[in-house]
Amino acid sequence: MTESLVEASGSCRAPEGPAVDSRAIAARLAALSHPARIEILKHLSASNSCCCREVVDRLDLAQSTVSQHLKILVEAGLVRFEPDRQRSRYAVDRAALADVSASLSALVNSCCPGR
Amino acid sequence: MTESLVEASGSCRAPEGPAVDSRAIAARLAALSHPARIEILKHLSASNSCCCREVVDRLDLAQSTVSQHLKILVEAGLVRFEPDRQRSRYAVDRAALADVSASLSALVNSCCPGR
DNA sequence: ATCGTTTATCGCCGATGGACGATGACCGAA
DNA sequence: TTCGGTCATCGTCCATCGGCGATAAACGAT
Repeated sequence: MTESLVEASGSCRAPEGPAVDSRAIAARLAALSHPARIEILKHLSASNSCCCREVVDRLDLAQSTVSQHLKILVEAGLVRFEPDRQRSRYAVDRAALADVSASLSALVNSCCPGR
Repeated sequence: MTESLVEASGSCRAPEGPAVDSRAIAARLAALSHPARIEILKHLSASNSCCCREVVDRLDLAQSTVSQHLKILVEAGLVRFEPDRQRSRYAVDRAALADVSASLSALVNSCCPGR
């Protein structure tokens, strides 16, 4: 859980071998496979504030729960974290998000080789 | 778990409202968020046989475990099932898979509105 | 009818996930 | 300093996941 995402990014292998790296993809999709975290991503991307409290207000989950979800998103590399005074600023890492989407697209395409 | 996927498919809402339907996306991504299931998808798409046994041979997991994963993929709508004699034919539903990918892309795009 | 193969399902169990409240740290304001 | 607000972490609880072996059903072949 500590070194999950630092490997597969630009590995353009031939369709042989480990190809898409199932574990890396699965790990990042797991971070996205919870409704609350999807909601959090949407709120983060729609707002500029992005502190934990604001997300708590909109989501009616306990503060500790939201903090936990944010931590998961940060550890997955999808959200960046920056301490700001007593706040915590969270911001969507759009590049990382795009990368996950691209990875999934690559997987789907590898499942539809000829056509 | 029985009625998870029959709702969100072509809902092209405006960027207001429930937009992307977090629950539906999360549910389908959850089906993809396991290395074994990614592997299974790749094997299914690369082969024509697609019976449970064949997957078991390549994956060194118990037959019951593979059957369970296949069930999850079928229930998520990503794999189609067709009983054939005493076999079970499994095939990737490429359209559904593409749809998931598109949904994720839509989510990512909704996180990058202006640029 | 009997055997072998394939498959789905059923417990069972350990591990993980997700939720919460409580707590303590940190910081700004009064 | 003291108070109020924000946040991360800890511990607990319960549900679900993921793995397995065992079993039974279905079917082809002998």
